[in-house]
Amino acid sequence: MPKLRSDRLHGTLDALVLKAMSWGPRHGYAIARWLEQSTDAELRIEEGSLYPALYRLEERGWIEADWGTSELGRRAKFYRLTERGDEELRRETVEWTRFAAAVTRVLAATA
Amino acid sequence: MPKLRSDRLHGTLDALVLKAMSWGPRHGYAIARWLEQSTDAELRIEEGSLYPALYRLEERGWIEADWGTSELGRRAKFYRLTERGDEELRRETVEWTRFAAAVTRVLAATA
DNA sequence: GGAGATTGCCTTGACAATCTAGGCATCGCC
DNA sequence: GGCGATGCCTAGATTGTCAAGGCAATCTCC
Repeated sequence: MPKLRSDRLHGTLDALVLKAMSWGPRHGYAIARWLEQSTDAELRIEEGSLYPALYRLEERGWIEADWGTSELGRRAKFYRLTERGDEELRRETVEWTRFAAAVTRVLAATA
Repeated sequence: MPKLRSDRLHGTLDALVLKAMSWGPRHGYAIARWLEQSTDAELRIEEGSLYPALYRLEERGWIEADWGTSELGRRAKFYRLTERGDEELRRETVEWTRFAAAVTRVLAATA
C-alpha cells in the first residue's frame, strides 16, 4: 500500500483530533495511537503536528485540558471537548462531507 | 450554503487542475471557470493559487503549454496533459479516494 | 544491573501551498 | 466614457504541516 503524501492531512487534522475526543477525554499520545490503529495506519498524525494542534484547539476554546494519569499509570494531559468544540466538530464534519463529495464527483467525472 | 474554509483545497488542487485538462487542452481562466461551474461554485481556485500551480505542474513535466487563441478570440495559454501528467492524475485520484474514504470513515464512526 | 523499546510531552526550524490583494491589457456593451 | 468580463501575472503574508530532535519515566528481556 503506497504511502499517502506526507502533507495530506492538511486541513483535516483539527477535525480528526476533535473527533478523537468525542468519546471522552484523551491524552495526546492516545489520540495519535487511536488514529493510527483505527485507520490501519493509513492516517498518522506526527507529534510535531499533534501537540501544536492541541494548543491551537485549546486556544480557540474547543478543548480543555487537565493533567491526570494514563491507563498505564503515567503522567498525561487529558483533553476533552468543550461545548463549542463539539459544535465545531459537527461543523467541520459537515463541511468535510460536502467538500469530499465535490472533489470525488469532479475527479470521477468522465469525458 | 456556508463557505468552505479558504484553505480547503490544500493538497487536492493539483489533481483538480490536472483533471481539468483530461478532456483536452485548457487555458488557466477556463480551468477556474470549469471547476467553479461544474461544482456549483462549491469549489473555487483563486487565480493566485492557480497560476503558480500551473507553473509547478509544468516544471514537473506533468503538463505542457502553448500560446493560442481562446474561444472568444483572445490570447490565452493552453495547457495539456503529458503522458506523465496523466499517470500522475491517476495516481492522485487513487490516493485521494483512499484518503477520503479513511477520513470519512473516522469522522462517521459512532461511539 | 543494563540496554532498548515504549509511553508520554515538548520545541525548533524548514517548507510548501494556499490566499489576499493587487496590477495589466483587451474586448464588448450600455 | 465607463464597466464588466476575459485573460495572465506577481508579491507577500499566512498557516499548517512535517522532520528531527530532546527529555523523563517505565517496562521487558537478557
